[in-house]
Amino acid sequence: MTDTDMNTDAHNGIDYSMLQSRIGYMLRRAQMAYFDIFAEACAKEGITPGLFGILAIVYRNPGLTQTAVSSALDVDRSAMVAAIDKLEEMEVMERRKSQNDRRSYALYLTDKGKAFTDRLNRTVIERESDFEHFLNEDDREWLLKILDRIVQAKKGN
Amino acid sequence: MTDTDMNTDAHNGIDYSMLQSRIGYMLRRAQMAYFDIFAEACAKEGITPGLFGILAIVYRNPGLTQTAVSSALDVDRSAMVAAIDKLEEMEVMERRKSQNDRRSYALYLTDKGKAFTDRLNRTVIERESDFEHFLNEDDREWLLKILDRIVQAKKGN
DNA sequence: TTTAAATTGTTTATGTGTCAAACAGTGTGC
DNA sequence: GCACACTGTTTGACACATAAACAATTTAAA
Repeated sequence: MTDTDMNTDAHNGIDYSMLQSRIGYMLRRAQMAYFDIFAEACAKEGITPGLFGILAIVYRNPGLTQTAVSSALDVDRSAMVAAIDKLEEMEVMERRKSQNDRRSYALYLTDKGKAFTDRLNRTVIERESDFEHFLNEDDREWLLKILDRIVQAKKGN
Repeated sequence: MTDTDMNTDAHNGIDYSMLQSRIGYMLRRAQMAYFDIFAEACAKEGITPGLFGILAIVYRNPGLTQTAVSSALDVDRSAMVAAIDKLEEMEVMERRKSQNDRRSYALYLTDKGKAFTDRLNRTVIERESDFEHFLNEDDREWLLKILDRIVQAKKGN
């Protein structure tokens, strides 16, 4: 990189230096980029990224309550209601009355839901993989580890 | 990491394996974590992350039009109107009539705005730095490079 | 030169998502 | 038994992204 184009975007000649060195900002931009292809893969299966998260958690952890899932995904539990309504409407998830606690529901995937989530997961992995030609396996693993460290660091304030 | 807690969050015992291996998802979570401290640093100076972005671009690229800034930050140009109204109200930025094109404005920081952005930038850097004790300088540089690669990769679809 | 098309800043409407508060029903602990 | 906490749920407020439309202005085509 030469002296003249340092800190300057090649395409539009704009100096991003004050933002490009902020991890917070670069995470946002990278997330926006990934979100597009993630959302596109989900849309292909008739679903949204938010619903994918719920399916992915319940797939691996059947029987969780709505609040437990909302907590796992770090979203408000009031947002679960409409989301799970929709998933039930699609007949991929079902609310079963909890045995020990009559306030809550236990969430399970239907057989259709398991197959659906499997296919969805493969689609997402495949679509991400197509996009990730600029990352080798080591890069990818390292990035995931660093990102996890960031997420964990936040929990302890 | 033992076999029993692999793919399982230590705190709540939930299996995140389907999400934890998705870069798109991890970027989202990491971005949420960073956004909190970024927004907090901005709030301390009476501003929002979005406005910080505009200040950072105009600081380094005085004279840009509103559309050019919106394009640089990848937001809709209609969102610029209220944002720059507020920055003018704070007397940190000003719209000057463009010489060659009477449709557009050229954006400049006031002296107050330059000092403000300097202080704001220091606050953000300092606050991020406090949070980044789990990253060494090599990690940080590497992460920024990877994130930039992701952002650039998206441009070429 | 005249005319059609594109661009600028702006407003408006619409959807979407987040957030806080409240509620009835139910569980827990003193 | 009683106060308190938790569940799913609804509601309203607020921000934010998206799209469409508009007048003024510039650019390109004929």
